[in-house]
Amino acid sequence: MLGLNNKQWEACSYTEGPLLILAGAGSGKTRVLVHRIAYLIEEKQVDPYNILAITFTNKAANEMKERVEAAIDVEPGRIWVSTFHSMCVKILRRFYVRIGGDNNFAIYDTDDQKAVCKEVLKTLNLDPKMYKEKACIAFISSAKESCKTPEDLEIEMAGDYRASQMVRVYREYQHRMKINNALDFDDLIFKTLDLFAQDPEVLEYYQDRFKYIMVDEYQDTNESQFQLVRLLAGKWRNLCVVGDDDQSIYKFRGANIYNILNFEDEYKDAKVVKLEQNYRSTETILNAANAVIANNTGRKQKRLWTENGVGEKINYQVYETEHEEALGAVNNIMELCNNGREYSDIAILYRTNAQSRVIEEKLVYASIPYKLVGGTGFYNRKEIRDIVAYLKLLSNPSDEIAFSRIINVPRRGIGATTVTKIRELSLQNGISMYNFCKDEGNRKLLGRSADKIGDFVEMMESFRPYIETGELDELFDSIMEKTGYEMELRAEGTDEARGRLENLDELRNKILGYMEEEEPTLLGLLEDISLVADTDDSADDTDNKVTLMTLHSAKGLEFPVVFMVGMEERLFPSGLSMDSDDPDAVEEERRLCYVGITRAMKRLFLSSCTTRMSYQGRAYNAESRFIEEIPKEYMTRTGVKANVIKTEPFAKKSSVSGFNFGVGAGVAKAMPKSVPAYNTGTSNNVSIDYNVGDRVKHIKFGKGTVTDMKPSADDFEITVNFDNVGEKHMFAKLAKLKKI
DNA sequence: GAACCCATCATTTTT
DNA sequence: TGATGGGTTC
Repeated sequence: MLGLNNKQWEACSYTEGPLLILAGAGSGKTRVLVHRIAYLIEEKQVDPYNILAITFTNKAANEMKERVEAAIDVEPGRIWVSTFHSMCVKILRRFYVRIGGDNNFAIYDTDDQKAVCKEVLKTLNLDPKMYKEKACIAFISSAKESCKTPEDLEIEMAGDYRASQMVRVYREYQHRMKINNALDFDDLIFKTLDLFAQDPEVLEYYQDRFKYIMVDEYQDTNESQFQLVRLLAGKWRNLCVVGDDDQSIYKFRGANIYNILNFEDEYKDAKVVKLEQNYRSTETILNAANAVIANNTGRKQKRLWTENGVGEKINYQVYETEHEEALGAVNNIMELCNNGREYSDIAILYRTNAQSRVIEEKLVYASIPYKLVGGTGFYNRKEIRDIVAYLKLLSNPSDEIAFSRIINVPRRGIGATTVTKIRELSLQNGISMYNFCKDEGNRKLLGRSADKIGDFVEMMESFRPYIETGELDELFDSIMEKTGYEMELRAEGTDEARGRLENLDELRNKILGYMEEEEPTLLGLLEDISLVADTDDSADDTDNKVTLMTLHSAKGLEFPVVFMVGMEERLFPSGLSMDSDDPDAVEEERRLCYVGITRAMKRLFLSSCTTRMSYQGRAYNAESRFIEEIPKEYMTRTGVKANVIKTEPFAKKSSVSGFNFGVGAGVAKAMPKSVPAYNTGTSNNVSIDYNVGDRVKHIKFGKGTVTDMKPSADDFEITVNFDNVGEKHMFAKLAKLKKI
């Protein structure tokens, strides 16, 4: 156990009873967890079988597994190190049947959920304009995260018409999921809770087993996960949770920061250990991060410190446009790399994915290699989803979503009419669509399509032998061939089709990778596909490339050099958070900023621009408040931020040509309600020192006389009669008129 | 069944 | 601005 500091050691060796480890950024949290497990096994003679470690990501789980196995001699797999979700899958695969479930359930991702919602909305005859799938999914998800059944909500939402409709959707959705024999991500947790509630024997079995439980990233747990942990630790109470309330950035996903803030209330005898020594960043970077996060209320007091030395100052630069900002970053990168930095040392972090485009553009132009983290995942591609749907249907004939997806892909002349007919008839008979089709007598009811359906069933059944033998690669090849999927893409011959074929080849590789496991099954493969989001782990760590990602994705990572771009109000913090009634919304953005800053080891570059193009139009945003919150002594600043805040909407195609400084309503809408109230301290508010009758000067129109001024929204609409160009109307904030 | 047009929509997303 | 999906048309 060498190389641990006092606090880390304390956290490792306090094994009995509840323990909260407040692990600041870069404080060696994983190291502590790994050592703790090793300590339990080697010093306390705990059977690895009695240890459970829960993480949020597969990446974290794998890393922990590897590091534990490297540290001590332990039978691989004897310790449960897994994500919440895969843990629940494991439990449900074994015991779901005890509460009337089918252990063979499929796991639905967001896209599948969407498809289910679509059908539900149709069934319930709800206006798709009023009820969007996305909103329904969000409603259902947040219900499950907070452990609410449709029945619970029915009472709660009784007075609210719209909410009641949503509850109907939720109920019907669950009904459909049951028919499809599918569980979504939230169900995995919720149904496990259900299982524990309904079958205390099963709960007791796991309670007995897990004498020592550790939960990583505890600040990200939601209500249902909290309950799950509470139940599992119910018997031995040797529960160690690790987290950092300052890095709680997933509220929108249901994470409840109070789980960590109130841990000591829930467990009165809890010991708290704070890890405040940071091994990652320079003192300058750390001080800046501390200063920013200090503006939040209701946090656990802690202050990170380091022995790493002062380091260089943070570089903050104001650019004119997002293009210049991207170019600026690229130039900085080139200079850094000319001076010995590797591309892979560098990350560019941004608030929204949309910001990546311009940066990519400039990187490409400068021939700087980069990798984009996030974005549309591998398993979201059409061709992958198609083939996976075949696999899913083979594994679970009840999966109507999979059935509907591939019944006519590639085209085999089975149209919408036939599918609808199958759906109706199967529903009447209370069997799944696929099983309905399997019966020759049933098929006769389908008229002309009967034979085609027959061929389809025959083909599907011909795949079965590969499943039984576990030859999943053969299964894949056979599907690609017999369905004609491969042929169709080859015949197409376009670049796009070639790309799709490459992706499918990649899928085949993933299948081969999965087959390395001791007992590969189709069910296991599908589990891997749905639970292990594509981490794009193919060849990255070794690649010498600049990393581009959102601030959210950056959590848990570190880079010698970090760029944080777009440090502007309404972008970061986001406009939505600024306009939110919830005062914590901006605090969450600040935590996100804290996360961003603390990713940097040696150098931190911040930047903003005076104006940037957004989907609303050209935005002129104030400098982010987070910049203000960094004490001047830690930062060098280049460039001056203009003192204008506004958004110019795109001109309407049909609008009359000529000048219009934003078309009334558009501007008013774009003018956030919070802007006037917000004070950056750098006088973003327009100062009007002229009045009707005064002579003023405009940067473009020259000199003129003010003829009218009337308040509008949070601004003034000024009418000026210019000497050269005549009368113009404009907004004071934009026009920047100077009294002469 | 495919090509095209228009309307619509637009933070963050570990599973 | 741009991607996406539904609806229309041939």
